[in-house]
Amino acid sequence: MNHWLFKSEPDVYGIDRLKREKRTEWSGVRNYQARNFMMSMALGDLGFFYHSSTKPPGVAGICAVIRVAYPDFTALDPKSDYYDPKATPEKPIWQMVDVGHVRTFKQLITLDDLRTQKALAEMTLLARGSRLSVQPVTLKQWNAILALADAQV
DNA sequence: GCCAACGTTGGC
DNA sequence: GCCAACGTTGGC
Repeated sequence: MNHWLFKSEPDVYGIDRLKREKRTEWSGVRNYQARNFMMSMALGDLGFFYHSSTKPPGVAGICAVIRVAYPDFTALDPKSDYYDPKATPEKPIWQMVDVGHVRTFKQLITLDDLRTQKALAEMTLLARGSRLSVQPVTLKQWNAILALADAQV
């Protein structure tokens, strides 16, 4: 099983809403690298749900892949914010997965918290200028962050 | 609101 | 195929 990190702005779609709705379509990814990571996801893969562009940013919980990659139809909808005129039903270009809510951490594990962890020094999220909205997480990184979550009171 | 870093676009 | 210009991301 592989592990991932999904970024979302909580003002747009936060983990509370995922918990309420149980599942969601991870549509709107318009970056090839992020798309390719989604295409390599398997059913049951787990991911951290990261809150970005908020104060403070950080990991809010865990979600699971409950449907593997399929065409992101928002790219075909001219009314959608994520419309891509280059996408066609034959060549949809963009893909999405569905994710389900697994767990919300008692407290947010903030970006500052993550930066203090030696085990996370190589994490993509912490790399300078990194803006990938969907990214892989190594098992070592996964376990280090889980340990932080489980140490919360 | 600023701006550094990055990915994409498009002229050549 | 290069690369400058542009738009976006996301922390601060």
